[in-house]
Amino acid sequence: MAVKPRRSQYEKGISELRSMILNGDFAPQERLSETMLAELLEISRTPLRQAIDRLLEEGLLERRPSGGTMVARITMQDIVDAIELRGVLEGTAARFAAERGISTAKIAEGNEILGELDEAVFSGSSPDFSRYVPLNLDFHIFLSKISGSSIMEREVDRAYRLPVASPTAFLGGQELIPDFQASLRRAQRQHRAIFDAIVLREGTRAQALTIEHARLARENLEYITKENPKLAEHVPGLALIEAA
Amino acid sequence: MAVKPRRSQYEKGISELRSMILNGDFAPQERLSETMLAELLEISRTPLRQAIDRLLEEGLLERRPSGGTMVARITMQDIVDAIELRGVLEGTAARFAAERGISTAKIAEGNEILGELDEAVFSGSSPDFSRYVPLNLDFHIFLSKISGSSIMEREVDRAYRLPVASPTAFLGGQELIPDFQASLRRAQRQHRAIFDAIVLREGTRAQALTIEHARLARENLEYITKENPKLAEHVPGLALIEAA
DNA sequence: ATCGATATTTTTGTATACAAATCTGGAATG
DNA sequence: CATTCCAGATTTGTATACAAAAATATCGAT
Repeated sequence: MAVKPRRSQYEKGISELRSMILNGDFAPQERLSETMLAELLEISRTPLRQAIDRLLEEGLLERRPSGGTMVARITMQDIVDAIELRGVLEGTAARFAAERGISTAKIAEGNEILGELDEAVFSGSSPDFSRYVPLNLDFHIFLSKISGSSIMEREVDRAYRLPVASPTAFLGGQELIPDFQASLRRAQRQHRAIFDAIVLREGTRAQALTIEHARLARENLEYITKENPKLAEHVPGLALIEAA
Repeated sequence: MAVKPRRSQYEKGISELRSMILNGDFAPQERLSETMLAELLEISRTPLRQAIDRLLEEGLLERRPSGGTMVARITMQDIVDAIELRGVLEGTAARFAAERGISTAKIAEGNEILGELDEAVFSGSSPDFSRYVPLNLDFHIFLSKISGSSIMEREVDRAYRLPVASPTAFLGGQELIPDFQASLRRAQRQHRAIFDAIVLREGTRAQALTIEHARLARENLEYITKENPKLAEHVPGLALIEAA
């Protein structure tokens, strides 16, 4: 914590404020004054305000009707919608990739990632989480990159930053692992099916599979809330949803 | 222009800078220094920087590799993609509305808008553009509102701000009118079909129709570039696309 | 003349001061 | 007792000053 920060005050503001919000450090309707936050984060108001603007964009903060900001009220429905939106955007990227076709080099690159994912998931007696998580993210980013559209690439990236919508949102704490092993195997089979559809230029199938793939996250969300609520604390941001 | 501005310097910065960019006031690779822009817009650097951040988000500005910003390089493909993205997002909103169902009050509201649109398009010997344009926007905003998802509402709204992706992008100058009369009639029939599908809870149909509806904008884009390039100056932002 | 190193200028990032807007508490009034 | 209005205190929006970083120009050596 006391490490000399190389990064800018603005970046520091974003990441620290974001994690404080996700951590539940602020009361639900609490008005967050700039002076208070600036003092708390030990930065001046100028970069702090930039950070606030950014987190407003991400949907983690909300403007209060009276002026000022507060932590956004996020409902369970919002999270479900954000996951679906992520799926729709990734699905569109996959469809674009299929319709427009991808180079043999990209096909090789995809197979490379999928091969490593196979090893992480299927080679041992149980999946190797520490290998899986970054590779999974690689695959998802790869999907947006092969869409051939810089617009889609940007928007998919944006969707990942919506609360609890990132592909890795439910893969955080080691404590989640045992419950999600089966889910991981299904996910990897879906990865292969998606890529297969893209290579075969089957756009609609690629899109549908990708949307369905995102719904695994929704299943995980429902499992946590209904079967094992105490896991919620290991999913950043899940703690601050409002009671429906 | 010399009207006493009630709005904030920040908003002034955004709208003036945006229109200057769309107007082509800056050379393609030109480095835009903050001091220069601040002087030009007669605001201080603080709100100017906010405006720059915002336009970076919108994709109208780009960070230069060496630091500083410049007008974004937008290709024809980017515009096509932005239109398609807008369609996908609106389509998802329409699907949500259909799947989740809408209230009878909302059905009445939708029929109200559609009725007025009918009058604007079909009642006279030729469509009444000045009535059509705001009503058309009303209908599109209405679509995102009945999705029942605040996330979708926000993201659709965002997509409208992408360069040349707004539903009114090609309805600007009166000069465009004669060429687009037929297109307007098709558009209005599509509006009815979309709403019909939503009321009947036919999600997939509503989505497909809405995506197809957005492609009218793409047809208009192609018509302008291929058949009548001098109309391009009446579509804000179209002038700054790069030669492919 | 070309290259490289250094000095100078510009530009951006951050802090802070100030003004305008907004909120809060309480006194005066119905 | 509730309500309105005002003074004081926050709070936000904007300008500006300053420092760090980057870009550009200058100059000397080869």
